[in-house]
Amino acid sequence: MKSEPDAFSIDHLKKKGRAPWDGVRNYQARNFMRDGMKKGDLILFYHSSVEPPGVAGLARVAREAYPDFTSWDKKSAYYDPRSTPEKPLWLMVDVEFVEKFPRFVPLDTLRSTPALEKMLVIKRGMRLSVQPLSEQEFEIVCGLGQSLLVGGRA
DNA sequence: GCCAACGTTGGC
DNA sequence: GCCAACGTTGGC
Repeated sequence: MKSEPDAFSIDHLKKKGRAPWDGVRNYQARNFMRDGMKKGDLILFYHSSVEPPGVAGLARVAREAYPDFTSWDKKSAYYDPRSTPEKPLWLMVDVEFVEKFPRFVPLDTLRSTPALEKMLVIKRGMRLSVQPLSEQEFEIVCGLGQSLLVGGRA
């Protein structure tokens, strides 16, 4: 999952412990949250629009997809008049903090790692804020980040 | 249902 | 700040 750290970073999540992933306003990304994310699933937390962009750590699905209440909040930047509490258009999941990687994994590193050549995030023009990846890719990225979950260090 | 215009994303 | 890539909108 991608976030601009100015708005919401892995450190923000660490401080809060758990947070709703609100503001997703793209159908494909919404559908990935709805169909592809189960409680307990691990998530790569990606920092975008910063130098360097890359994977900052791990989160976990704490609550499966449910209506994004910011979509009918007129005061929200994410307000969408087509969405109502009765007929919600947009969804979100709750995520909880797992860890900040001991070593930040820059996009450049993802690109130069042969086993990650099929990973969506390195594809040209890939702007989806929620993307699926394989277990193998996930584990390789965790290794690069020196995740505490890898190699029995936890 | 097509597609041009427009808005947004996000790496650079 | 630029701009390529992509998604959405709306006229026809």
